[in-house]
Amino acid sequence: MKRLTISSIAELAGVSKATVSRVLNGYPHISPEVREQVEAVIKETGYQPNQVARSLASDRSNIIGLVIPKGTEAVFLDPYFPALTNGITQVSNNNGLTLALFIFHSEQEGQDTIKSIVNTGLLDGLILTTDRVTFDRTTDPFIPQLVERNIPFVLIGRPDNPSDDIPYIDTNNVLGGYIATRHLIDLGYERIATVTSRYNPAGDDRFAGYTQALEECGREVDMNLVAYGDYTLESGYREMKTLIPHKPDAVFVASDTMALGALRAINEANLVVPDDIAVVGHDDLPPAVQATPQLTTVRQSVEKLGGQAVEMLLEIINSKEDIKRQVLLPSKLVIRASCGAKRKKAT
Amino acid sequence: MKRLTISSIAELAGVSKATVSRVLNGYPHISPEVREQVEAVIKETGYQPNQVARSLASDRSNIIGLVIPKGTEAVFLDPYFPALTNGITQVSNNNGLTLALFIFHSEQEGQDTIKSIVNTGLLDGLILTTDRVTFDRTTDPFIPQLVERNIPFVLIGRPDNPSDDIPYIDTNNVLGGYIATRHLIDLGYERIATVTSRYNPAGDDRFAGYTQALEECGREVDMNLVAYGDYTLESGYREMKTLIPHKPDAVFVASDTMALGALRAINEANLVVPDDIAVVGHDDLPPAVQATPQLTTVRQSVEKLGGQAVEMLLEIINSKEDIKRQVLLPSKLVIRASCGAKRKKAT
DNA sequence: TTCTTTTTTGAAACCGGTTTCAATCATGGT
DNA sequence: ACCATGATTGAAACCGGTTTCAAAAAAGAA
Repeated sequence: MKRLTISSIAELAGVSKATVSRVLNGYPHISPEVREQVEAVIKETGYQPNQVARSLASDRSNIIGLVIPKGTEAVFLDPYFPALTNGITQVSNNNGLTLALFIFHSEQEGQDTIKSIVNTGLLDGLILTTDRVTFDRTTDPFIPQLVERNIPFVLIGRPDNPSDDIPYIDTNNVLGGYIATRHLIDLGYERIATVTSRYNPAGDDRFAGYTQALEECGREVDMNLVAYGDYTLESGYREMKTLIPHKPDAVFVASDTMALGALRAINEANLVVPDDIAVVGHDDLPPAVQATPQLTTVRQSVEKLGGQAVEMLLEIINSKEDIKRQVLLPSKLVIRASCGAKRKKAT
Repeated sequence: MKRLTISSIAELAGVSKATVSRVLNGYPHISPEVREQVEAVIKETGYQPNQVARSLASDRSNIIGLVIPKGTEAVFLDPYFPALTNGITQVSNNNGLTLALFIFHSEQEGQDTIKSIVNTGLLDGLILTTDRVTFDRTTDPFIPQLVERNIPFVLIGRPDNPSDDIPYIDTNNVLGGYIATRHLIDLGYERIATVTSRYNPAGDDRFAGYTQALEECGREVDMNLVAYGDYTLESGYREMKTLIPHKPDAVFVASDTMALGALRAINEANLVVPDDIAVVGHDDLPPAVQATPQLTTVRQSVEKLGGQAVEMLLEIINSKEDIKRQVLLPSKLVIRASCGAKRKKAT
């Protein structure tokens, strides 16, 4: 049984290829009888048009690429990327898009692959995730290339050097740091520390929110109470240990995974959460609930982030003009046990 | 600046399209001068052939699909899928393949998408991951369809009803259960329990290995010491709790994630690992090292599993005859603190 | 009724490659 | 010097769709 082509369908239906194509694409000016006839044949034979041929002719592949740099560790020590991917596939599927996944295991591999991706015209557009740990735009050659070649793309995560011509979507990390810290202030904590992350937009912004909350309340940032991790559990553990001697009574940790490490450090120092030190995390990914005590944390809907990125990308692909939007998604505080809010209320 | 095509290159090099195509594809009988000339033009212009056109003409897209069912939770509560994906992308990249990711969020979505994937001829082949929790081949319509339509595919994870015409690759789970249990026996434990998982090949096999080890040593399986979870941390916690009253002195937990739950249950019962109850896990994914005490566990290289799946698939795609191989990868025990081996040795 | 105007349809060009076929050219054998 | 053989190349067909263009048919206007 040879493969069905548009020609076979045309023959079976007694019309031309062109007409079948028109029916397939919902072209308006087709007589009802012909349309019915063609549709009947299609249904009967189970014909589905060849995507590749379609792409070639229409210059649209309906494939978008998801680029994840630094695949080795980061991708699965942190549930962030899986959650993101999940959101992206969901919306992609709904829009009839196929998602091509690019995880790079070395800088060089990334360069080469990206270059060919961009040139071979296989993809309609790209979603770029920024590295959570370090993202130095000056060393990142993709983006200028994409802009120059006019390839539709969307960044997930604010670039460290935002500008109008690069579209991105991110969680409002300043807000996140702010509401977390503000919550701790409102609960009456005095020495509020933070474990954040430096040299990357998310960490910087969360720290900015922390600073803002403190200053708004007339406090100063005590650099003894500020430590920098790299989003790993280990770094959370390590940095919390350096913080403890300075006697914080609360800490805002810029990721749940690091917060898990912090919890361990606090435990090992024979201190109790939240009685001795209150903890607020950021992300609200599954580990937040698995922790003991359960983490009060800032919820960012990572899946929604991914989904909206796809929608943005689609808009860019479909629009003739340059729409390059910058979007920040709000986050909100989820109160659980680790911040002591419930205990305080009880008192 | 209009896009470069093979015709422009041909013109610039003063040869025909056919010749350029031959140079591009490393066809042998080309005179050195012509080859050089064409290559020079290609390098100079930075020309890269259009993938889509290539696919259409050669009936090879160099795109393979990775299908992950049940995207919702499982995908990122367990580092298994991310690790697998990582291994798959690595080998794909090395072979110039693009990976298309399909995560299904509902049964229906899966049906529809698969159907069109298969029919539209976009993909050269498929890698199917089996659901870790339940995988009922009788309700799974993909595989028979794929076999019938002669689409190259490889299963990751033994199907629950293996047969010669379906190629798969899996960890040797029987072996894993065996060496874990055997290790506990050799350390002198008497009442060795297990938390495994039922109604799925991996769980069943690991349990079979457990059984085999015990029986080989003239012991019987005590069903009071057998519990069934679903690979979540919560289920490990819950099932371990039901096991503790039966006074096990050791337990083989069929996944690290469940083992983490088990550790928590043991802790809460004021028992100490490994002094009161020794624990051996399975998988050796990152959480095994993050646990306290660190988990003795069976190492299966999930990344290698993914990588080899790609290689198998490539072989199938490239070979004319039907090679449908079934591969089991060996696993080995990684001894850390939770089994008490070191303590025992010290004694 | 006749002359636009709009629908409806098919033929053919096109998207950018690969591959078949045949022609030309160089080489080796006798 | 002559013929068989193999190397090298280009023209043209082809992959399976979409889209342009023009013609035929139907509808509306005068």
